[in-house]
Amino acid sequence: MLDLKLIRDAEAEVRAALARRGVPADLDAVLGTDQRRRRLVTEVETLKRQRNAASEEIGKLKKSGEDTAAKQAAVKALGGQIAALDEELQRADQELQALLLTIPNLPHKSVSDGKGAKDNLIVRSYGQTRRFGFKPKTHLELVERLGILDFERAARLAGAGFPLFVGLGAALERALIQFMLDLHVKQHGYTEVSPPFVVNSAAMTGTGQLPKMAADMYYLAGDDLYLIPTAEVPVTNIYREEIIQRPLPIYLTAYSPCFRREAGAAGRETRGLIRVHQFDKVELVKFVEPETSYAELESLVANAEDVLQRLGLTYRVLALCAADLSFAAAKCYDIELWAPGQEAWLEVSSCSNFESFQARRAGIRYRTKAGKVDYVHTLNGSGVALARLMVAILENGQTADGAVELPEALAPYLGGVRRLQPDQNAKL
RNA sequence: GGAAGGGUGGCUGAGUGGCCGAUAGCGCCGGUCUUGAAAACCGGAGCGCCGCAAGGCGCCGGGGGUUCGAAUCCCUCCCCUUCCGCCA
Repeated sequence: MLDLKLIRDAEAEVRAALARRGVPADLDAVLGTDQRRRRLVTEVETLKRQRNAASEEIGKLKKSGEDTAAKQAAVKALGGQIAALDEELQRADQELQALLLTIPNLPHKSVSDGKGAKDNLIVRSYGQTRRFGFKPKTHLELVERLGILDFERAARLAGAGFPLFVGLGAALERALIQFMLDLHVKQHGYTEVSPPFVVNSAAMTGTGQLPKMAADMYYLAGDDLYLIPTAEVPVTNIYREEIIQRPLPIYLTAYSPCFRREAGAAGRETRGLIRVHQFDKVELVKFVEPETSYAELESLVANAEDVLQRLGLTYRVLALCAADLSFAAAKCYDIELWAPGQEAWLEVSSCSNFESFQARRAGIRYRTKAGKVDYVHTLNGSGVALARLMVAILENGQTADGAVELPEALAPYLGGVRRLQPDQNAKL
């Protein structure tokens, strides 16, 4: 949510910044409703002031035993007016709030212009795109021969898009999670949390998934709860409606499964692990002081990159252009892994600075050194997402005979297993 | 799911219809003292909104009601604790 005062005081700048996103935002409605609301506030508060003064007087008169019936009747009439105005004010408040919730964040000045994903800038690359002496297989072909993933039986359970890992496939999934959590906790200074995987609508609104993304989320109607699309939601909302007392910055990391309906995405990349309804992810979340948030974004990206470097994978980092930024982000870097079987770059991390956008929605504040209360800046990034990470590991590590050499860094987490062999995995 | 008790400022905890935004203690900030710190003493300090300002309005889990007036009374929802039931 944008600062309403900023919209009022710097309307032209706000309009210009929003225009860079290339989507319309109804500032006129915001400003009009705001004006109406403020007029009502002034009006109703004048009346309330009168009522308070009169009530106090009645109290005093009663104490000295005087008759106050006439005065009471007059104040009661005032009360009626106040109630009517209050109702109108409440409506204006709700309207204004609803409007503000639909306005996206402003792109940071360092974010480039552009019309879409094609205009994102490659800011750096790591590793070489490996050349094979044979035609590299896709992860679909590999998992089939390795027997580490059972799509057919998985569909029986929940339909397409819900993977069922088997044997070393499941172990590899678990090893990756633990490897990443350990790295972030022991090397990067994050505190591990394990949050609820369902949240209420207030939490979803706080981080910006609601109201816009409602159709993309799994909703539990019986309990009015949502399955989380990312651990960002529960972890960021840990401090919802708080003035944080601990010193900033606060770094949290969490593993969680992520649930996404991917409404409207059917038919696109629906085979295999590239786009699924449920995947595992280790998430990084930061709560920081505003002055430091852009430096914190750089180190957040570095933390995510460290995962990939230690796994010996080839990746590139993109700085998203203004038009490709997600709703809540002011700046965002995507990290993409090279998948030789797909011959494609796969997004495995999205690291964003939301500035005070989420904090304002969620009411997450801190006390400045001067003792003032202000909104924190929140950041988060995947560190990293697993289904696609596994695709890259499989496709990059494959050998001519259909085996897969696993990254050395995972060996301690896999009981020393260094290689997946065709037709040797546990069977269902 | 059932029963009982409870949700007050960063924390603990008073307050049961009229200067209560709220007593007190701890913690916090500033000062005195000290080489420095601690202790002691003095002082300060909640959050939001409207307003150029003076000032005002609102907030005691959320919402609604009664009343001239509600932290205090009533209704409702949510949450926490304990006991019972069920159960990984």
